[in-house]
Amino acid sequence: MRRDIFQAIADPTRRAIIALIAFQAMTPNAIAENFHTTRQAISKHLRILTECELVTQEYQGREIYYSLQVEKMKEIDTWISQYRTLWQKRFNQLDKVLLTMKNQKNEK
Amino acid sequence: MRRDIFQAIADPTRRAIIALIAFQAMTPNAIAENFHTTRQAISKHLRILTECELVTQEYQGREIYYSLQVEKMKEIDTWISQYRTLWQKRFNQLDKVLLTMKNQKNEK
DNA sequence: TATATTTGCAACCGAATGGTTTCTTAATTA
DNA sequence: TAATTAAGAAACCATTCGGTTGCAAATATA
Repeated sequence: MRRDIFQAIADPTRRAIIALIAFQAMTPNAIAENFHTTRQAISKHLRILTECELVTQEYQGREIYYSLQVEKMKEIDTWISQYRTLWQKRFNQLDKVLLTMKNQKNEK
Repeated sequence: MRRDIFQAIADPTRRAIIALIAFQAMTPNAIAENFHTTRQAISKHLRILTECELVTQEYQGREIYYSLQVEKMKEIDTWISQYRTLWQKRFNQLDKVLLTMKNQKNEK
């Protein structure tokens, strides 16, 4: 069962979990309280997130605290950054067009 | 059939298609040549990408040129940027730790 | 006009997905 | 010690997914 980070963030519930534990570690029960699903379903999501190393576990007695591995999110950022230059370039081209139009106006 | 941009980029083949048409528009046939699947499979992927407005079609005779809608990619960038500040903050904290260690060393 | 090419669509198939219920294990707590 | 609580694992189920084959429509070409 290969886990991909892009597949992990594809599910809206998992993205919500990520947002939830981004600032403080939480137990599966505490996380599940925020959703209209069973704790077991959340547990499954957490397993997927753990498998692709997006979250880490910290055992504390019988409780397990899950926290976001922010560093792992960089992988998505790296991927999207390929295209960032593209839309910035497009923006610059638009900018140039506007500038040209402005100059043409001034020349009249 | 609701289409989500995060679900769209979850599939590796679709990410490859995105990379392929990022710089020049291409027809389904031309795109399919780069993969070990049938043209119909690629067509399905293109449909999904079109439905979530990640790609646009341009009809030219009987051919259809698909091109990436780079602007749409910003949505992912916006999402990831929430967490960018988090890992930058973490980096700064590490920076601070290193600085403190350096200072302690100097004080000895 | 007849044939070839490009494409999308529908039907089908096996595998994966997200969810549930039930059960077990381990740690608390009364 | 007995009961409770937190959590994961397994079995199951309906739905979706990614792929295939086969077909129809539209355009281009002989």
